[in-house]
Amino acid sequence: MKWTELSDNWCPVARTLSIVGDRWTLLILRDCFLGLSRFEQFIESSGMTRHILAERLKRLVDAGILERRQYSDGPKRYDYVLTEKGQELGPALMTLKTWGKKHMPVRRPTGNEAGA
Amino acid sequence: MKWTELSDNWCPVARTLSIVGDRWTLLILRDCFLGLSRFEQFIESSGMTRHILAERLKRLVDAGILERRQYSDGPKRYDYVLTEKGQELGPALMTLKTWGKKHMPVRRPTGNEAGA
DNA sequence: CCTCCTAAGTTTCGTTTTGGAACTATGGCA
DNA sequence: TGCCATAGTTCCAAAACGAAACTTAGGAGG
Repeated sequence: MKWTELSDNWCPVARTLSIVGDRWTLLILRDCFLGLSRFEQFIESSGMTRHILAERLKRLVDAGILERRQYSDGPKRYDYVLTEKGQELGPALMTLKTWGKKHMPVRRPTGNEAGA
Repeated sequence: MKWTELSDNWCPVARTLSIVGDRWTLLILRDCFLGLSRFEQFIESSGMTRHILAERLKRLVDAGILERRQYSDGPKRYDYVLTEKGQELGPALMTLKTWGKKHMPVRRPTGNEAGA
């Protein structure tokens, strides 16, 4: 069975994961909750490649989780902000954060403390 | 940056995702919370391939989230149960379920209602 | 005018992961 | 002696990923 077929699964967890359950999407959303909104910011903060970021952003916009917003009219530039629907994923990120703090101690720091 | 390097990220969300943030792992855990524990059960319930399931189970055991337990001594057979650490991912699954019920309606059923 | 700069992507190409299906191992049971 | 169940492993083609270069659209400075 292919991953994408999960979007119509009987289980709501599976349906949710069909959108946010890949390797980078939740990290983009974390960045949004930290106040980031621009392409280059996501790149720097998360460490993912432009290639993948572009594809994920498209998917999140299609899913109604992010909104693509023009923020400059000189050279047309766009950024991404959470919709209401996206905001409601906040609790999920909080549970992952709580679990991580308790069960995944840092072994060697990545020197990105100021990454937000 | 490679996915696996996230295990030492400064952000606890990223560290958590370095274990459970791939395409099938959280679905295995959902099944565990539903009471499933055997290889063939996971296969049937989730629809993933044996190949991937075997690899994910190994990773979850290494991470201390599942425990591999011998349940038969005739032909030696093993199943998998949540550890304390694994149990504590329950709240995360609940938030994903809640979000999915609200924001991801089923369009065409997969006929797996009895899957649990 | 010419060149360099920023910022959001897109393209290309080699590597890794995934999906599907067949195969293996171990012992029970008829 | 076959046949069955169950937990994996192996093989290979297809898809996704990662790194890095390239594109597009205007701004700023000389």
